[in-house]
Amino acid sequence: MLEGMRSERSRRAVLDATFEIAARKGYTGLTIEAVAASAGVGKPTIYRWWQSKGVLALDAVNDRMGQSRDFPDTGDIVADLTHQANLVIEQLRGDAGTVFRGVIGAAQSDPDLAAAVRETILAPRISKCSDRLARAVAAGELRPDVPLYNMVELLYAPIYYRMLLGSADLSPHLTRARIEYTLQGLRPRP
Amino acid sequence: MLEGMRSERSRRAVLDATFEIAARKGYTGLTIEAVAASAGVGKPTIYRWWQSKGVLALDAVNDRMGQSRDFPDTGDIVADLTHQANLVIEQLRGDAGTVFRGVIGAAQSDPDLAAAVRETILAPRISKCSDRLARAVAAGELRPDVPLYNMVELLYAPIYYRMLLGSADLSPHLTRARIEYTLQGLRPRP
Amino acid sequence: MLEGMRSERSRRAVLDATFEIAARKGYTGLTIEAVAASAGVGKPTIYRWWQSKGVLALDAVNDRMGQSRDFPDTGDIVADLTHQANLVIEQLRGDAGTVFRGVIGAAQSDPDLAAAVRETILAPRISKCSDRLARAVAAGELRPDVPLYNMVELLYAPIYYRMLLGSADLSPHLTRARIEYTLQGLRPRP
Amino acid sequence: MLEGMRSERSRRAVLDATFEIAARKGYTGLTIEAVAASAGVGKPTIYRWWQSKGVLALDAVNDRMGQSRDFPDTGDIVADLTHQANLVIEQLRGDAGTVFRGVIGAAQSDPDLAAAVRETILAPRISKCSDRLARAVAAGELRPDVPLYNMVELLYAPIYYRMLLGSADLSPHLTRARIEYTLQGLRPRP
DNA sequence: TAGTAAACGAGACGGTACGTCACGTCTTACC
DNA sequence: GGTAAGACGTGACGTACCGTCTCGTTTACTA
Repeated sequence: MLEGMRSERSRRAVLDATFEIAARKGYTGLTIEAVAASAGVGKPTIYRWWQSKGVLALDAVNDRMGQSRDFPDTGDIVADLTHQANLVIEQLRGDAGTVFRGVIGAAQSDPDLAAAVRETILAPRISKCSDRLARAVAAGELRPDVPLYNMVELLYAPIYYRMLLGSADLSPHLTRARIEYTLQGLRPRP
Repeated sequence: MLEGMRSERSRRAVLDATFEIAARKGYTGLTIEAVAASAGVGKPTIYRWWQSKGVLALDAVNDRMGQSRDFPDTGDIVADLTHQANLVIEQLRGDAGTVFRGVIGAAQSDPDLAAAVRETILAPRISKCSDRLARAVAAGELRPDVPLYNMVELLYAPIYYRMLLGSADLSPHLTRARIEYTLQGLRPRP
Repeated sequence: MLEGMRSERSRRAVLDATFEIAARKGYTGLTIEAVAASAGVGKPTIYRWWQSKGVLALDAVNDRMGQSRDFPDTGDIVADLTHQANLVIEQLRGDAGTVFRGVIGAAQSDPDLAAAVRETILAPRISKCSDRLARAVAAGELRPDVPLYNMVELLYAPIYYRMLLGSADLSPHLTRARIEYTLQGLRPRP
Repeated sequence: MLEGMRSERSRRAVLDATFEIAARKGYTGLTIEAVAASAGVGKPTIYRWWQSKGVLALDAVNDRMGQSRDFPDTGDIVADLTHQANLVIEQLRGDAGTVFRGVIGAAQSDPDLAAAVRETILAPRISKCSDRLARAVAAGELRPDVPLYNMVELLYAPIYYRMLLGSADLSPHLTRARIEYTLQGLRPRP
């Protein structure tokens, strides 16, 4: 997407319209036609740059959520993970989370979209988290025999479970306790 | 409303056709029209009994997955949970899991369907698991101060995370180790 | 339709409901389902006694319009025809005319219905008119060499033309003049 | 709205398919779906350009019947009217007449369609006929005190009556005699 | 007077067509 | 030369009625 000014203007309008419609009417109410109309853009222009409604919405989500941030490293692994987890929860509770849920939903029957979700959203964040956990392992705070990826999963899976299948809203309320339980199981054997 | 013989015949044909089409062509390829045609049933008959494609597919999934089973209780909580988790994983790897994934996907932008998923699929299974964990708490094997529902989440969230967001296929491979880590954090303080 | 009280009660309710619905919502808005619901009668009961929506509506029209009346014979053929024509026009301008128009419309692509219309509505009236014209012929007021049926047509066709194809409402306004012109052409050659 | 090449191709295919289906299966057997399928056109394309089945069929009729023709003027008013009436009868006896009957039938419960029938079919023909009659009045062949529109009605109403309500087929057999009777009543008083 | 067969109300059923929506492609006109 | 605009063929949507088919339930006649 290296095109000239015209293209860039369209790109912005399309992403903004996509996000706004998806947030307001839900992923189901998001249609290419509505985006085109709302963005003042022709449908073929959208199809030229985005393969499907799913990747379009994913692009809009990424556009809003921004890059994944580096983990803090205060030396306190529980505090650092809790802090970061709460940031994620906060983000998922907003409009971006709503749209993201829709994208994940669509990805359940669209492998290409699922791969794109993993690559553009999950992978960078998993990577950042792994880095921090690696330092904790090096510091002797966590067992060295559990693959980092599995640790990340244990920590984040409950958040996604709540978002995708939970009856109650996501809440940062018990994050710290949960992370403590989880890390308890990942500490080196005494 | 009495469901006479014809109704029951139709119901069976519709659920079977739904499951078969959803498994073969994916949730996206599942259409009411195709179900009606394949089941030899009129579309209005489907709409009469099922509110949406989502609840129809959910019904078909429930029809195939059957009732949730009681947990075994061998006295070994790790073994019992591992056994049951592997049964769940096995089920989710089959056609029922494929269709179920599609239903969960659709539920991301359909609150009614989400509620139905929780009520008909998750709640009974959570309840059975909670019962087993309660006995473990009573036996002093697990901390009494963590709500049972949270324990269940910690145990099952990674499975659903893998199914819905994971890059690799679900596999029962490391289930036991994972459950050991998790329970480690839930044991009573020494 | 020789059945007992039950049948007769249903017959009345069905004919009344049919007429009322057809008058209020137009022939297009008349459905067997609505008639059944409004008459408090099962659909099969209607299908048992009436072959189609068309003959049902025709029955309702006949029920309301009543039998054709004998022509007056004052000795003044112009006055008698004018009087009778105005009665017909009056009837066609009311609800019965509205429903009748719908029936005639349906009869355009339903030969059975067309035949029924001719037999139950037109034929008796044509017959009565022919009788009066026959007396006028016998009295030397009209040419004997024009078939009576053709005379009737010349007299009544303009009324039906107005009803079925006219832009203005039917009106008795110029009936007398029109009949005078018409009869002028049917008088014996001087 | 510009009708480009594709539009025109579709328009032709739709009108042809409409006429052909209506002629073969009757107005009742004419469905938008069948037209779309037979014309190789999408249903929305038909709904985009035609408001209803009725106006579509009317368009098809007009397409086949062509423009109304000017009346001949041989100086013999009876001959001219007879000639033209026979042309009309001939046209109404063909497929166009069959379809036209269906349209008129539908117009009985569709005021918009009725108006369209009058405007596109009847009005131009009435106008042409009126012109010829006006010349006959000017030539002293017909009474000047009868509105031309009423004269036209007297002349054509029997044809439409036969088509819409008659038991026998339309036939040009007695046209001349009928017109002579009718004009007899419209001649100037001696 | 009780028993029974019909006709009944109700309404689900397999269908057909409806008119609409959004899809993704393609063409035209403009800038 | 790329773009907005939007018509196109396609196909599924969810709805309205169709005419048929059980269902019990009256109800009026028969025994």
